[in-house]
Amino acid sequence: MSERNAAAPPGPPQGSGSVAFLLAQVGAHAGARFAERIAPLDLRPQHAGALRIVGLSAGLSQRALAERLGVLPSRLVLLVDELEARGLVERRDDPADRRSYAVHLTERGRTALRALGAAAREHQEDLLAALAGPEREQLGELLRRIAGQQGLTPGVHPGFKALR
Amino acid sequence: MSERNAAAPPGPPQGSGSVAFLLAQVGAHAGARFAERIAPLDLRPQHAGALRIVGLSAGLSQRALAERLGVLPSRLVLLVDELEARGLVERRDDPADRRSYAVHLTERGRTALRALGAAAREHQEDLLAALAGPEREQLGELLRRIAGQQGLTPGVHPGFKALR
DNA sequence: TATTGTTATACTCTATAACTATA
DNA sequence: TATAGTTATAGAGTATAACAATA
Repeated sequence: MSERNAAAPPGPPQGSGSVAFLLAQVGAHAGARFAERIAPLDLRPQHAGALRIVGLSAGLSQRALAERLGVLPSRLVLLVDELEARGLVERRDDPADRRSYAVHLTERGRTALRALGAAAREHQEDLLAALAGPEREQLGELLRRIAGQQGLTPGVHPGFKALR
Repeated sequence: MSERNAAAPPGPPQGSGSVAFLLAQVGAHAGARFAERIAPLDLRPQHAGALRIVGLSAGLSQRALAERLGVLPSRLVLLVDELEARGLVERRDDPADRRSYAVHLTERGRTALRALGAAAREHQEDLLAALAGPEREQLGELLRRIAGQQGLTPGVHPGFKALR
């Protein structure tokens, strides 16, 4: 089946055959498979992102966390609620400002973070099974160039806000 | 800032630095930017996908369309409703089976499809601005290999079902 | 009895904005 | 007056299942 519109002018392939479409397609697949992979841990990708930031920068306020993750403060409250309910993070009082909390990992949170790291490695191994080692590095290099030029923040998944 | 979990065993980078994460991140960005790009046409990516299939295979039933697009029949009804309200497709009676409709492009639908093709080309040009021509082909080749090995259907965006 | 298209319903996720307590 | 956190509400999108017409 041809992917090309009959009336299309010359140029790169369009529609389903275009590199841009492939990126969106494979990227969405990667995200969905990762979500499935960590579902047994009772976590979703947003939780994983929040846990990772808390692990890297212990004691951030919720507002700072929300900014780093690119989510609304009201959304972050729920995320932290869910992580706290699972015993993975704790809110500690900030003695310097009684309005704000400092979010820290618990011991179980550190364990969960290690499990997430293992899941991420397995996920990548499965996702890139078609590529040899040097090809994976090459792909990473091309993607990093795109991400940089497009102004994407390292480590921040943009979510799906504008798709609706 | 290190991306690596301190306790992680040797292997590929994880978390925000991994190729799998980059794929999900750049892919989501690509999808969001395409959605913005076609918003002035009063269309969303799902509409574009449906229009493309109808353009390639005129006269499909709604059920066949839903299967090709990987959406539920009840969802497809709304999509076709919206496309029909914009005058881009029409439901024609199927003389062979009075239960089903044959979905066809209108003249305005063909015009919209051409506009979508132009938008897709501009989108790709912007998205891949960091890469030279041969690098774009290389990226496409790597992505096609992944898509094929992962069993993705060409031209079908998997959506975001499993991310919730 | 099965199938096409449709509608009704409920559920999830997100966004907006209002509210409190502190600063 | 502004800010951190929270809560309430409403909106959009999706899925489930029930339904009417036809096969």
